[in-house]
Amino acid sequence: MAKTTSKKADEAICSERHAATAASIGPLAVDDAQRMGEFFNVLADPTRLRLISLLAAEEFCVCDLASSLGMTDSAISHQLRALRAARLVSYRKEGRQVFYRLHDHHVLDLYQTVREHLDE
Amino acid sequence: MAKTTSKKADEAICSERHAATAASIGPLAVDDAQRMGEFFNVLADPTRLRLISLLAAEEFCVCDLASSLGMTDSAISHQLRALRAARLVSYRKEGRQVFYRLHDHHVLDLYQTVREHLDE
DNA sequence: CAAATACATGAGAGCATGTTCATGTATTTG
DNA sequence: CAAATACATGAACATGCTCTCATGTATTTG
Repeated sequence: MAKTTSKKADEAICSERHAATAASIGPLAVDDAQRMGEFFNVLADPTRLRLISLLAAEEFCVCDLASSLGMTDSAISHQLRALRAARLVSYRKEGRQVFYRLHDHHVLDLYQTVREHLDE
Repeated sequence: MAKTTSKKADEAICSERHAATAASIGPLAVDDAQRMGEFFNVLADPTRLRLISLLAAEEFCVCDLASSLGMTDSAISHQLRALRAARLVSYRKEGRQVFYRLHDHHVLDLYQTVREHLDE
């Protein structure tokens, strides 16, 4: 470990010029980073991404989403809860079914950008 | 639990029409979903997002990144490893320092799209 | 009204992840 | 060459997450 001058965080010696610049611009605030991280985390799960890929085409009820993915209603319902909390999906009740759909275009934008990156 | 006709995954009864449609289009393959999920997961951490926010402006060495975020060299180095593995950053060696920079424009595209979403 | 259906949710098991600590490698300096 | 610097990495602990299981609620049906 770089046991240098300080305890708190290996205070830099290498190039304080850059450190100063960084300090003046400042990194993303911890709170904002936390919030943004939580959002990306919702997209960091295979099941939720597969749900999004289905909902990209049309709306579906929980039951069909579950059978399409070969998973239990319960597991899907839990994941839809996360997608709802992140405002990535909306829903509509019809009788005893609940139909889910993508909330806006942002999701697909992200989806597309990442596909590009992974296909390089 | 919805103990219905099947064991494997609560096979749908509600609307097999939709289920059939979903099956024909088909969700994102599990492998692809896994890979995409792993990528999003790299962006799901506050520290890595703060690193990206710093590198958005200019390149920095590990030491300065660490002191800017008030964290140890070690922690930052571990996180840079994850960013490297996801091909989100590139690096350049100069003497005993290693300068990191963003690899391409995709990262900032994602960053921007998510900010829009969170600011609504 | 009772049974069945469609979905939601709390608790817990099993697994993954970020940080710290200790150590290792490469480069520079005295 | 020896010491110091800048960074990388393995192990381990603490934390968080996804799924299963059990149960609860709302709506429809017989």
